[in-house]
Amino acid sequence: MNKKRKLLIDTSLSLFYSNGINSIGINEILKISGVAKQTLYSHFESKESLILATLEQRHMNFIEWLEIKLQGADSNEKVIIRLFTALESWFTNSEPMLGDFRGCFFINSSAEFSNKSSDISLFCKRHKHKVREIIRLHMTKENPFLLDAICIMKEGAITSAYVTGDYSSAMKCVQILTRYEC
Amino acid sequence: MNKKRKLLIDTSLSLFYSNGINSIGINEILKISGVAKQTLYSHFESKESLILATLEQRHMNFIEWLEIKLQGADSNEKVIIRLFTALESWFTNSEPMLGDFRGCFFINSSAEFSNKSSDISLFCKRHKHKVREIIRLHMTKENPFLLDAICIMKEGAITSAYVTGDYSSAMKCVQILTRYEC
DNA sequence: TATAAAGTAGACAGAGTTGTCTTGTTTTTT
DNA sequence: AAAAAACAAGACAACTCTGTCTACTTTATA
Repeated sequence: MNKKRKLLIDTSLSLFYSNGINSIGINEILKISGVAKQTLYSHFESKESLILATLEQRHMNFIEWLEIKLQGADSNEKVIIRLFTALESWFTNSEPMLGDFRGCFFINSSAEFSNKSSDISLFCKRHKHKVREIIRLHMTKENPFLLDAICIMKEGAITSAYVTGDYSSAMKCVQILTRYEC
Repeated sequence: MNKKRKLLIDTSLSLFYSNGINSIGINEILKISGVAKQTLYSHFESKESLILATLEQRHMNFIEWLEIKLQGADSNEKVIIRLFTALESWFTNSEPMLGDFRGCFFINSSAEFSNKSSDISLFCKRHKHKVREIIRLHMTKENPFLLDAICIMKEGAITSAYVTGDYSSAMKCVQILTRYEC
C-alpha cells in the first residue's frame, strides 16, 4: 500500500538527513518505522532505490518550501531578501517543513557518494539546477549575472552555516548582494 | 617508524578524499599501502585516530598551497583574483598539491560525520577558521565585510563546482567581488 | 654478533551490512 | 464468507567492517 511506502520514505528522510545515508542501515529504518523487511523490499528493490525515493521526497519538500518563501516578491531585491531570510530561518531550526538543519541533504549526499555518474549524484546535480530555475522565474528582471551570484552565495551560506556554525552567513549575503545591486 | 606512519597517512588521504571516509575500510588502506595491520594499530589506536591524522595532513597541504597562491598579492583585489584563480585551477585538476578535485575534504567529512561535537567535525570547523585567518592576513587593507564575502563565496564556488560541476563558479566570484569593491 | 624493536601475513572474533526466505497473521477484495 | 493480497516477525546466508592475536621475519641498535 502507498501508506507503508510513504512511511518508509518519511522515516528514511528523517534518519538519512540527520545522520548521513551511509550511517543508517535498513534495519534501523525498519525498527523505527515499525515496517517489516519484506514490505520494504516489496516497495523498493534495493537500498539505493529507497535512497532515490528519499531524495525525490526531499526535493519536493524543498521546492514547495522555496515557492512559498519566494511567492509575491515583486523585485529582484525582494527575492534576495526573502530567499536568504528563509535560509537563516532554516539554519536556526525555524522551518518545520525542512526539519532540524544539518546542511543541504543534496550536498551531503554528493559528498557521501563519490561516483559522479551514479543516479544519486546526478539527482543532486539536477536538484540544484531546478532550484536555480525557480529562483530565476521569481526574478522580476532578467539578470543572469545576479542569478549566478545568488546561487553561489546560497551554496556558500548553507555550507558556512553547517561546517562553521555561522548562522549569520545568510544575512551577510543579503548585504553583499543588495549593496551590489545599486 | 615514521616512514610507515607517513605512508599510511598518505594512502588514507588519497583514498578517503577520492571515495569518502565511510566508503574506505582499513583493509583497503592496508592492501594498497602494503603495510600490515599490526603496524597500523601500533601507530594509530583506531580508525578515527587515523582519520584525524589524515585531516591534519590535508590541512597542512592546503594551508601550504594557499600561502603559495596568495604570496605577494599587493592589494585586496589581487588577493581575490589569486584566490579564485587558484580555486579554478584546483577544480580543473591542475593543482598537484591538492590532487584530483572531489570537493573540499573538510566539507565532505562534515557531511559524513553528523555529530557536531565529534573531533572530526570540530577539526573541519577549525580548518575553515584558519583558512579565513590566512586570507585576512594577506589582505592589504582591513575589511571584515569583504573578508566575509570572500569566505562565503569560496565555499559557494567549491560546492557549486563539486555538486553541479560548474567549474566557472570561481571566475564568477571574481567578477562579483571585484565589481563590488569599486 | 646478540638483543630488541619493528614489520609481515593472516587467522579470528564479534558486530554490522543488505537482501532472501519462511511462517503465520491481518487486511482487502471479490 | 471465501480468496487474494499485503504485512509482521524474524531466521538466515553471504558479505564487510574494525580491532586483536599469533607466529614468523626483517631491521635497527647496543
